[in-house]
Amino acid sequence: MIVRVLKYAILGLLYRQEYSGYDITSQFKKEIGQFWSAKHSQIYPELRKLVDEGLLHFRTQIQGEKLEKKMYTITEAGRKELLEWALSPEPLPETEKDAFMLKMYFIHTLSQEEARILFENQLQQRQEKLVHLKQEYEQLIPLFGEENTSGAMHFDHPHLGHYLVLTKAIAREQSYVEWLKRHVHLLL
Amino acid sequence: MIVRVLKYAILGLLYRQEYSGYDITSQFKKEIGQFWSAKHSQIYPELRKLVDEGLLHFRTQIQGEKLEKKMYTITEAGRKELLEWALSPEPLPETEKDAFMLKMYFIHTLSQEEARILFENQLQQRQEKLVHLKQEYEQLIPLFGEENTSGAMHFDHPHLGHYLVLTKAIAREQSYVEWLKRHVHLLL
DNA sequence: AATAAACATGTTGATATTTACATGTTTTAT
DNA sequence: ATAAAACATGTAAATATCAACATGTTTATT
Repeated sequence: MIVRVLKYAILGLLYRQEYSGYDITSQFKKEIGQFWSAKHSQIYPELRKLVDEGLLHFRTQIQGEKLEKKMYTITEAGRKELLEWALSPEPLPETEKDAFMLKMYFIHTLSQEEARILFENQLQQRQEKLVHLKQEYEQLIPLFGEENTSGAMHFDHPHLGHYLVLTKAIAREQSYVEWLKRHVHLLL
Repeated sequence: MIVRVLKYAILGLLYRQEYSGYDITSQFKKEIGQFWSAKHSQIYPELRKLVDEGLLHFRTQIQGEKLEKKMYTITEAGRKELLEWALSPEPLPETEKDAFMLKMYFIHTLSQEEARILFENQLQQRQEKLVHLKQEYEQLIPLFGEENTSGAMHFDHPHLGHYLVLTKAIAREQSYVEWLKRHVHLLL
């Protein structure tokens, strides 16, 4: 059950529009970067591989005077493989790596004060991230459509994917913050 | 900021007791496996490396008639490096990879029914996992000490690390299940 | 006009991780 | 007694990922 996820991440991004390698790199710095990302040094070789496999093709476009950029498009074969992957039930990962929780497992190596400082630092970082995510959400409400109006979120909404990853990222950080707050008393 | 997390995971496991490579592999299949793990093919070379670096040493023990196993112990240098890592504030990862959420970002590639099936499958798997984690927790209450008794959880409790990772794993799955339940109506 | 930031595409080397290959012993259940 | 499961340790090959190297263009700011 070997799954080249980056392959499908790229195919998925190209499902609706043409992108350059640079554009794909940029996309991974936006909302989907909460759940998948890759550096450009991994993306460019993968794009070449996908072209070789007949899942993508590209046209070279001139930006300005002479800057050549390659605009990639998904092929029919690419759409077919993307759909096959998207449809397949996603098994739960056995491990969701989290180095902070690894430190918590080894909390007995620290003094109570050292542990408290580490813990409160994580709480602050997670709270700040949560604030940013909520601000992003607030800014996107006009795009998503407010509740109880004709613009409310629904299956065919063009930004459903965006809405789902943003609400999920908020839920993840909210849960993290609540867990941290519920257990900080153990270190006081 | 290169951090060999497996190195510290192994040092941390050996902080309180001697383990063989096989034992370490087994530990990663238990509670800490929710947040960090590695295969034996990665562990054995890492153990050799840590011995070479003077952070571990081992003695060969005979199991039964002739089965040789290597029991590893952390050295003073190992403890020093472990503590240094454990103390250092843990930055948030930019990306917490989740292939299911990547599929959700590309939900527009599926029909509503296909999306619903995928979504409900994930909900079921997450619910089952949550039940298992809660059962584990219930079984461990005697070990943790029930609330409002002299055995309640506190900083010096010998199983605080275990308690923290288990409650965190439960919080993570609970949050996942709640998010799934809150959004399944979009696919009905 | 100069400069910084953003745009744009690659490669190389080092690590990290997984799957498969490879072998043998000990314990438990039938 | 036998077979299966668990114990035990390694290596090899492939893939995934990241940091650093390498180069050049275009756009926005000052």
